[in-house]
Amino acid sequence: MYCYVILDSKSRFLDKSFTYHIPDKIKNKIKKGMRVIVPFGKGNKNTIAFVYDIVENIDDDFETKDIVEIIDSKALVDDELINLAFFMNKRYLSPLRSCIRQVLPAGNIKEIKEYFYKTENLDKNDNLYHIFESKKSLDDLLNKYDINKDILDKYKDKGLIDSYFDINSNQKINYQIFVSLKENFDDSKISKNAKKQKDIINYLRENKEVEYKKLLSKTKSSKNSFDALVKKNILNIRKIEVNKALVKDSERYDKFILNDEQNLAFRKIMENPDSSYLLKGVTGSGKTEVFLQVVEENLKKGKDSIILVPEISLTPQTIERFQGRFKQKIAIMHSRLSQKERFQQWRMIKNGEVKIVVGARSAIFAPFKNLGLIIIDEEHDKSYISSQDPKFHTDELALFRRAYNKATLIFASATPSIKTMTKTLDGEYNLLELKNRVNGKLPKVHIVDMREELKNSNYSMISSLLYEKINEKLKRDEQVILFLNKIGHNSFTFCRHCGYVIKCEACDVSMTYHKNVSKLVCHYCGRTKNQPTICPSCGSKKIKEFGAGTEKLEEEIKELFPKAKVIRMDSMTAKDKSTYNSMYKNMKDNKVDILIGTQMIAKGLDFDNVTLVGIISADLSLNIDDYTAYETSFELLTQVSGRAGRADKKGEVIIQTYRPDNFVINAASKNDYQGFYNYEIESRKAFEYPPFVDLITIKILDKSRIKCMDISKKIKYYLDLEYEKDREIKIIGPNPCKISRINNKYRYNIIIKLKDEKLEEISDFLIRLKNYFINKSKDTSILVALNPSDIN
DNA sequence: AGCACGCCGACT
DNA sequence: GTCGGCGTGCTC
Repeated sequence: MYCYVILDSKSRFLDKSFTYHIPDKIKNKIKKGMRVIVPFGKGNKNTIAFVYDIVENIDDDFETKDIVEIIDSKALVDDELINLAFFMNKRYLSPLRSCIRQVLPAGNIKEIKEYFYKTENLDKNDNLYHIFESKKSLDDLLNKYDINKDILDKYKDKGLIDSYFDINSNQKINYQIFVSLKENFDDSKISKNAKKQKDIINYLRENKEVEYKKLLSKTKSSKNSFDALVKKNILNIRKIEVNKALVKDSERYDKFILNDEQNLAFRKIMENPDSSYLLKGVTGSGKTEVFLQVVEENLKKGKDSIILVPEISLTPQTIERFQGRFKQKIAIMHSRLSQKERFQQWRMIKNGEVKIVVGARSAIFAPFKNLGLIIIDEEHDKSYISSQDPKFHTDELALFRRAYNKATLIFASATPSIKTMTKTLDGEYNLLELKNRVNGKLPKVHIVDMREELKNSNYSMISSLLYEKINEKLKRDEQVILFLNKIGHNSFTFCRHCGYVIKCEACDVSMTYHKNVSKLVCHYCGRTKNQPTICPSCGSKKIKEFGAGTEKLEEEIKELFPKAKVIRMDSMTAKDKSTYNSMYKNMKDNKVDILIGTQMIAKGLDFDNVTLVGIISADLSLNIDDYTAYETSFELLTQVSGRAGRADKKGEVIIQTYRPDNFVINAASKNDYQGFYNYEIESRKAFEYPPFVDLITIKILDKSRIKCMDISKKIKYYLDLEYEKDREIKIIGPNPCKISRINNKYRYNIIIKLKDEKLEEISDFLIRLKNYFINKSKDTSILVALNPSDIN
């Protein structure tokens, strides 16, 4: 017998399957999903590996080594999730290890320990009773108590003891490593040839303390030279912990009686739970109550539920409702939990201690054994497409798990994505509609032509109508939300004399002025610069900011409405969860009159007292050069508008635009989803974009532009060789990415358009091609994605 | 990533 | 010669 394993190693060169022989004595103990120790490399170093498959025979011609031993006595993950990992590997062309990692419990796989404890079957007179009275880790049992694995297995088989997984409570979280020189170091031992080591020392002399990765890249040196210096006792190393998070209790949330529409949707789902649904409901139509009742039914059947929300920012209020309703423990899964916390949530789910998980896209991997329901709320949201490896689409994984478990799958949105709507019209999902708001009123929408404002000499960001309306609402003590899709003070700084634009030194983008830190900031790499007073190119003093962001808007508003309490919510001000939560609470408690925000506030925030929403510039997202620009804009405008008038007060929306005739803006203002869909689907068809074709993007990144271009051309050459004659496959590029350089790495892309039945054929070829180039050129990154949310 | 191999310049 | 640095290639 042989098994296929993935090594626990970070190197991308080892990101592939290895085959080991299973010695007879562990043959009947080893299972898929367990960790094992294997001899690896020339020194046969003992390495942790994950078994993803077991086979009787292999026909490969390489020699196989024997597995040393099994680490776990039961599988960390079951077949469903292992299969899901391979599904991702194949479909999204993502590195195999990243796919396996995704379905494994979070955190360092080495830190996961198996703990043994007694069951009620263990007799008090058993001579091992005292040992298992309290839980013991496998390590301790083997080393301190001198109990061998055979005894453990025997006891376990008889049901006298059981085990579970945990990680060390003193487990270390993420570290950033800072390096400096020791005070009285002795550099006499450094040979004259060690140029790199001297570079490092000199760099540290100038910069005192430097972050490890930065140090290596700045001095262009390798880990080799660094390690040599550590050995010679020259460097000080300081580690700093990053990130933290928490979970809390919530108030009772009582059950509502469903209205007719809600009830119809609910009944249809319950009639046929083994299928998929699209619940299309206008904002404020009470989708959440339908979810809650479906989950309740699912709980009655003893089944588990996964509820997905687009952003971490939405989890607190969703959790509040589910916890408030069901009065039971609910697991949370999202990216801002620490490794330890994530592991604890994973363990609760795995051990069956919870039946409900609420979370962002990664919660789709919740290791439930009896999954009965998956809900994807705000289904259209881009965050359901992962932009890191594995670059999965949550809807596709949900379909996979739904089919495997014969579960119910519900997509929900006021503005379904083109993809989901098309599948619904094709009959793949059943359509359920909630056409009316619970309180019966949709907001009234006004479109303001900003060109007219300019003609009337109003140069501010606020039109006269918006100004009037804000005043009116403030007088009535109602709340206002202003939406602007751009953070910072200004979009860029440029010279009125020569046209010079301040750009980031490491990226091909202009820098944004942030007044609170009075610096220019690059939103791609985080570098900052002082705002110059004279133009670095021509020396003119006419260098100034241009365009406006949320920070500038906040200033204008404070000037226009000095008495109003204003807060600004964007990725700069609401960086961590606690500030976000306090802003949310202040808004809810009516301590804020005007909320200014970006994308962040478009998603499902419900404030009963908000009666006016102002969209400062509806055009911004329309101009993005991406085939999804119209779809995203329509969603955004509709969602933001939906923030107005959620309770019994009537809401109003003001959309400011320079393009009042634009189709998307008009459709959004009339809440005309169908009109929008019909228009957009035609254009996707005409220009051959998803859902009519699949796009595979290949991004090539390298510090040298020449090398980047060279490798890109070679990849294109091989692709052409294979597919040039195939009329179902189009290969575009290589072209420089729209942002042609980020963090000093040049970026090229190749885009492949293909009919989806060709995907399988091309993906095998692409994986081989990618591996070939990765092994050939170590400093080049090659990133492949299927239908990414951002093709640039 | 970790390790061996082999090339190269600098020093005995 | 010979030693250490450093680039390259391989790992079931």
